[in-house]
Amino acid sequence: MTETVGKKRAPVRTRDEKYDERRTQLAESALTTLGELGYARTSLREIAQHSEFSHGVVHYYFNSKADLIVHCVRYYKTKCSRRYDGVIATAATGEELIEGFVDTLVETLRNEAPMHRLWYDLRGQSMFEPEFREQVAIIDGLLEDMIWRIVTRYSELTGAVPAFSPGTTYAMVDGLFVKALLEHVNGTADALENLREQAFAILPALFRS
Amino acid sequence: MTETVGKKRAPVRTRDEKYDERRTQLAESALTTLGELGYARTSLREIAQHSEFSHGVVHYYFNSKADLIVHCVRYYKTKCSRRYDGVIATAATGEELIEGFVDTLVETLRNEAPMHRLWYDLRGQSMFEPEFREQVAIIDGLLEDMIWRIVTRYSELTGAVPAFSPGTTYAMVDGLFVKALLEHVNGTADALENLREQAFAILPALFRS
DNA sequence: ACCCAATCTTGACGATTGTCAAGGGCAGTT
DNA sequence: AACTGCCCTTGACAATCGTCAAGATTGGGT
Repeated sequence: MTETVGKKRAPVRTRDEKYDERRTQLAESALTTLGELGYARTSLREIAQHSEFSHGVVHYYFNSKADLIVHCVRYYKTKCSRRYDGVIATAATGEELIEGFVDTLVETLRNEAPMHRLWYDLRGQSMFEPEFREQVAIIDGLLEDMIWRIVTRYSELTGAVPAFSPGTTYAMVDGLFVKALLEHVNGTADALENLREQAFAILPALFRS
Repeated sequence: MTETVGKKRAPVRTRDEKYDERRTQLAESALTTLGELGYARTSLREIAQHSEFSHGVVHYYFNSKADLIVHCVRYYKTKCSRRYDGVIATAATGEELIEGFVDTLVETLRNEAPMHRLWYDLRGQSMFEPEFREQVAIIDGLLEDMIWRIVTRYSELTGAVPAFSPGTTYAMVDGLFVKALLEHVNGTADALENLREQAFAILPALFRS
């Protein structure tokens, strides 16, 4: 099916590619709706209504509602966790690395709070619904790896030695982020500054001098 | 059962007391059901079925489903956070305090995981449903205070000075607990030992020598 | 023993949901 | 031009839910 190449030279999008494009197109649309209402309170009809398709299409591209949210969150978090790679590659000093990391962290909290609360919603539901657990573990691993790349890069730049395991380090930073997210969603004005301050306060403590 | 002592004297339970008793009786029953299925997937009928009453009673004692879960979680978490008071009062040394704290933390994870995931469920939903936020903030304050009582007590016993603010400290410990809860619910065998190790590793870092 | 208010049961309503199947329209191929 | 497979729409089904109201039941005060 893929070798239509003979006639049309290069069909810009093959069948599967078009299928995947629609999938992520739907996922991106669903992401905003899910991020606004949460998993339980968002219906597939609501998702379709905020897209340019009808509600049957969702089932054509995703096996179930559970499939949809998992795909959405994993899609976003993969993209999100890569956002720090630039900082890691560019930073020439430890301070610069930390600055860039905290900046990105604060900015994603400011601009994409709905996506993050959706992730924590999914992770929370995975504690009740076994169906979610495998994918949640994968996403969690994504984030843990991202944090650890920051930590090891900082170690390379400054010679400081990580004081805790990757899992412990991630858990602490994540706890901080959750707290900031709760405050920010709550309308607390200085949630962003707080996160910045707290991050700067914590990060040095993650290493042995 | 009440054996109305004498004539009036002291009616062992007044109207309101009896009302409150039934309320917490229902709350305790609902707590196990909610802890098993989560907020979204638990119906009031399911809750009533696991109690000795019919589903109408739930609405007689609670204004809404939201009222019910909030009352349940707050009831449990208040009780749970007081569980550390004994350790704080008894501990004669810093090591003893930490030992007792971590022991209690690990035990509650082992024995009451459903209650804890219900709390995180409620906290997560509060990011989508403003109705929950006020009560969630109160419960969060309860826990932050509890952690801070441990920290200040440790400071008194050892002379070590807390390195972070109450909020930051609570956020880090909570992050650790969430991670352990996820692992434990997931069936990871060494989730409990991990929490113990990680807690012992972290706690000293919360103070300046 | 009687009465009244508190307590509890039962049944129903309106609304919503995930899921699926049947069918229409369109593109590319023969 | 006819056909075929893909994409999408529409409509429906079966189940479930929170909420409420009307009525039965109970128990304590008189």
